[in-house]
Amino acid sequence: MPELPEVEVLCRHLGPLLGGRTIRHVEVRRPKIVLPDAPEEFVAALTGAKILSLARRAKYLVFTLRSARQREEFVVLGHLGMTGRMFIARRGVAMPKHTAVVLELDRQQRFVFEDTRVFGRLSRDASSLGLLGPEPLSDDFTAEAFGAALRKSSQAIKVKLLDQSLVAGIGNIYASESLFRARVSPRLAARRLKPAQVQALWRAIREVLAEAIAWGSTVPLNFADRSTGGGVFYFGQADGSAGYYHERLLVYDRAGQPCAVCGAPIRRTVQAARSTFDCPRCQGSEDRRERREWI
DNA sequence: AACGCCGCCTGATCGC
DNA sequence: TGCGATCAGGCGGCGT
Repeated sequence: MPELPEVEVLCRHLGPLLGGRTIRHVEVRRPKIVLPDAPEEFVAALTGAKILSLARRAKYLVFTLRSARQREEFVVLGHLGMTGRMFIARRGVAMPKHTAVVLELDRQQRFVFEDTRVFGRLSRDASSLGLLGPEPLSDDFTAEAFGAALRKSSQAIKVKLLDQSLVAGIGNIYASESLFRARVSPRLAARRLKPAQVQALWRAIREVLAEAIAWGSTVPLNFADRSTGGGVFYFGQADGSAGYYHERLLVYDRAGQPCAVCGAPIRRTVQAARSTFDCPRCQGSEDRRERREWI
């Protein structure tokens, strides 16, 4: 599941390859991906357009384009959803089964967006950006504002971290990882975090995300060629080779395995219909209510 | 207004 | 062996 770090790494890879390129031809194989545009509208808008730049906001990729005829700038928002992949491939190379959108470029290359579960988007509708909270790695994300927002919420902190209006870009994986690093129980009500816990969590979020980006930037891209069938480039979701990506996560998807800090078995619970992973010993002690249940 | 819950999707896995 | 049920989960939309 691509979250902020994976999208950031993807953006850094794709940006230099897409900047300045002209879109010669557009193929929409999955109309849902380009909603609310009808496929023909999307095709008409992008054909002949030049890609000016690529940026990331939260888990979104922001393509800034300049149209062929009107010479006006517009943006296309990309989201990988659960299973989306984006890469540059040579023309003639076989396309993945679930290819959703293809942008034919110059130099015999194409940009491919494939998405099995079709939760992703490549759309001219950029309204989603308006609802987003601060970028966690920017100066806009302050511990003070973070704490103030948490005090207003009775939701469990793990669930609250998934709220993109609080802080943008954290998904299910990094929510659990950040809470583990901060030694805060995922079930603690947001408003019950002590100031020291807010501070620890704020720091942990930034560290965990920054380290994931740094790590992702070092991943060799050679195995990408296999996943793109000999394509020129690889995308961002480093899940392609099993285990490779999961190795550095300390609690996510590690139910039953020993905690890296204390050795107690990591547990999996369900919050808001999503898996949560935590160490009952490292993260349980601050949650009085939970402790009482335990004893 | 904050919060809970559903629907969207398909492939992998599970139980019978 | 085969087949249906269940699970995974980001996010928009809707109801309370």
